[in-house]
Amino acid sequence: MTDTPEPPPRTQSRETRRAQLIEATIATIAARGYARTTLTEVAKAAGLSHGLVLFHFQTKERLLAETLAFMAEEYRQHRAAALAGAGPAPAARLAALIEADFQPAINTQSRLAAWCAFWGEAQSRPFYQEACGALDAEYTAELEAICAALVAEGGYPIPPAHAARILRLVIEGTWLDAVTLAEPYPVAEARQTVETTARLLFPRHFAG
Amino acid sequence: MTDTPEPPPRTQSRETRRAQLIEATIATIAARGYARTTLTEVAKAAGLSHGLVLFHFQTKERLLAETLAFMAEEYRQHRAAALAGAGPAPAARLAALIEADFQPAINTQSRLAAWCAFWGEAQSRPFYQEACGALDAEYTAELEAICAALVAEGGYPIPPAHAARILRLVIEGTWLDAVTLAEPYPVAEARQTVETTARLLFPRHFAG
DNA sequence: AAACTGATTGACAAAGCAGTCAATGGAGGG
DNA sequence: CCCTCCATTGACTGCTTTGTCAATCAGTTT
Repeated sequence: MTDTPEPPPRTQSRETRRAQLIEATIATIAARGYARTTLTEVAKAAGLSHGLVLFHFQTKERLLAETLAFMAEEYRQHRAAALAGAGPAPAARLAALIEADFQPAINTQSRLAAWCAFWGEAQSRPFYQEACGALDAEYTAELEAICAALVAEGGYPIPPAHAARILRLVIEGTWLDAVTLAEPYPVAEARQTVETTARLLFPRHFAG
Repeated sequence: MTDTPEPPPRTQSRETRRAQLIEATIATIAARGYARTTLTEVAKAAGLSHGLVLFHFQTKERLLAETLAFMAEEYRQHRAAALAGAGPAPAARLAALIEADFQPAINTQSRLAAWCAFWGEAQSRPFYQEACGALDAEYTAELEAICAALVAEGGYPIPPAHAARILRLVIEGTWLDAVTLAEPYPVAEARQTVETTARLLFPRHFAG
């Protein structure tokens, strides 16, 4: 009884293929960089023809825009799920948000590399703002609200907006480090760095 | 006496032209992004022919590598000058290092955009490490040494390496913000954010 | 002024790219 | 069993890009 897992059907539904091609795009950007990402390379990564990529996405630009929008939405849902299970206490909410940033579903080498590649192209192309400017703003607002609650509870002498920005920059920075550093440090250490930052900002909530 | 400033000579020395072309490359990367930077575009930005770019740099890859190496070395010298005028006290040295990061010679829109573009391509091409991996490591070491001295002086309960990393990430992060944010905040606020971070890390040295 | 050296140009070749399209093939419905 | 629909392919086009090179031009030396 050779129960070879039967190969996937040759033709797939629209949504399945689009998802597959978006994953292939993320992998290609991570492996070759944004500048050398070509339709042929994406198609090869997915084991499909390059004509099919354009059949599903019309232009290369749209493929990249939809890839970015997918990652932004994925990140948003990941955060939302983490917050939903965290209860109302602001300290617990911040801890959940931090933990979410280092879970393997989000914190993959490919995904981090793709994020950094998109950041690198952000200034020169409006499509970064179109795809996830609103979601970035939503994230910042969430974080500021939590920080404002913590500052109010703990009487900390720091503007909540500054605290939120520092946290966000340290989180994003560890992502960038994971991609650019010659000798990157492990995820656990990145997480510790962010937790240390939280402890500095809100010492009475995050005791050592 | 029409003293029109005479136009620059049609032919220039090797070093002058190379410097001019590197500046044009930075401007082009900032304006169009890494992926859409072409030799023709760089040449147009410098008012020269694209053949000349290859005459001076042989290949496009070498042009980009030398541009990155130039920026890394420029940054290193800028830091060194700031430290040289700061005296031996670690708090003064850290303050000088932070101030240096926000001076107009370094903190230009073009240069920040070019840095971010190179970071975005860093993971997929070894030339980022070749061009400035060593200088990045040197910077980290400098910062850690200063943080270690401050921790020793102030008895702060934080690993110096963590403190240095947090500072570096916040600095780099404000650079990234200046490039990627839809509504960027002014340089002065970026600087305040970093100073707030220093105050959190070393409260007895950087009083509010 | 004539010759020389090295910077500069622009025409050119070769390769790779995005995007088009007619032909193919497989799955499901009648 | 045929027909229809739509996913899929691969050949093809036109354009852009990098890199080559012979000719030219501007300073400098003799």
